[in-house]
Amino acid sequence: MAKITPISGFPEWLPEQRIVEQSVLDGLRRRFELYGFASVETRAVEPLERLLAKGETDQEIYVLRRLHAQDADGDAGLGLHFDLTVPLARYVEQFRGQLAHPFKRYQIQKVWRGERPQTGRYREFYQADLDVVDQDDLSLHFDAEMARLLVESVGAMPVPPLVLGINNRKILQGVYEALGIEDLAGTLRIVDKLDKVGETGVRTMLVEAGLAESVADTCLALGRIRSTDGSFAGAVHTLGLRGDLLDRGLSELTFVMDSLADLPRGTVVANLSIARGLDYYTGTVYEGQLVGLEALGAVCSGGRYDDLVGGGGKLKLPGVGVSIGVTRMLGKLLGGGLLTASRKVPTCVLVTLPSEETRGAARAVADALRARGIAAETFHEPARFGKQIKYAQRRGIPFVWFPPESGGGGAHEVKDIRGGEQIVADPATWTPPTVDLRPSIAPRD
RNA sequence: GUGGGUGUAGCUCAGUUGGUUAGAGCGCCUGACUGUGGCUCAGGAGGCCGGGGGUUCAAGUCCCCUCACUCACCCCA
Repeated sequence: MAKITPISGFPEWLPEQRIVEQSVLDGLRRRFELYGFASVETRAVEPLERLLAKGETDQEIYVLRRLHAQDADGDAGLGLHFDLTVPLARYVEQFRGQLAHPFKRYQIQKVWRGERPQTGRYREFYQADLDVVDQDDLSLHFDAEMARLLVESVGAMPVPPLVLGINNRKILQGVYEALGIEDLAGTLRIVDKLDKVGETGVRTMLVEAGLAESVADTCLALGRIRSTDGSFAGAVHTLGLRGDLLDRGLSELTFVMDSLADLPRGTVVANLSIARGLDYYTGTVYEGQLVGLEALGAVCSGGRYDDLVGGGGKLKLPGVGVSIGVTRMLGKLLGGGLLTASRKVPTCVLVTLPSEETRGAARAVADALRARGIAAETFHEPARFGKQIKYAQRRGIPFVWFPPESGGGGAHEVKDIRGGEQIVADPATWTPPTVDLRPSIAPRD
């Protein structure tokens, strides 16, 4: 075997880090289900042609190949999915007759992208997706509910506060059309870089792309607009532009912002600079960042797509969805040791093994605890208590249980090894404090 | 794919103008300590110095190539 090295972009965590990740994934799952979303898992692969159909993703797709494949031409052409939206589109079409609409599903799975990794960007990572798909028309209420769920879900995670920016593609397209811009996608792409290259940079790029300076300035003025309520609409009107598409976009975004007015002020902001690169979005778009971790980029995003599913035919299956970049959010915090679990194992109680003769009694204690949902393990060999306590201490196990002296009729005792307090206890009734039942997650220090 | 940086123990790093058998701290394992851990002390395991080639009496050290990791661009969670 060659020397073992990590593979860039394929993160692996230690048990205590995995505990954090798992608790976050569990938390998301719980919250999604509280809102009535059903779970779906799709296969890891999709036909290449389907993966290539939307967006300009090309070399970022990992292709599946058999080691001894003889006929390169005749193979199925499968690739690993790079997001969960494309698989969803396929899934909804495939099982259309068996799904009840509007179809609300969540999906927490790994996805793969073949691009060069760097901080916050991985080649294998978790996405937690939330989508609603309906037939013919999809209520705008869902656009607001998505944002609400995003804010609540991320808010419940052990990460810095989320600021969710919301925009509407129709506003951008409406303005661009009114300005006579022809290359909508190209312009969106440039404007999307506002955060990165700044206003002067974007202005230069727009002019280089063939826009008149006054037009570029208007695009910038539009991108500068943001508000924590519905007042953005007035600001757009001062640009002096009109159009059906623009009006529809403004009323949609106004509706969404009004629906979210009860959320803490500042968590949701209408931000007209948000464009989103993916070209299948047709209305609301979302993009969330963590306060203090803006350099990571978007940690959650999404939007409405009216034509992604069922494209081409008469069937219309509009959807709106968001995706939470779990690995991106956690990666920095876990890697930097900023987020840790209170212990490295699930065990709450270590039952000591004083001698070989007491093994049965020790196991009975552990069984009694497990029967009541308390994670317990017995030490594997008779050893002096110092060694057994050390075993627990190394792993962060909070309690050590001492069965009665072998042969004697003594009492059971349990010790909290953090404080050293030791009390007489009954295996059938003793219960740890709720906080100690499972590992807890906390920012360090 | 394009450009920069870095490669020595599990981790963080020393290692002189090239010069014997490559070190430290932390971590890990064992013992002192056969019914009570954290402290202390003693000991142990763990390295083809990323890989290959070259210069030299002599390379961890200098040169070339390569690979990996990493940062930025592109793109995105």
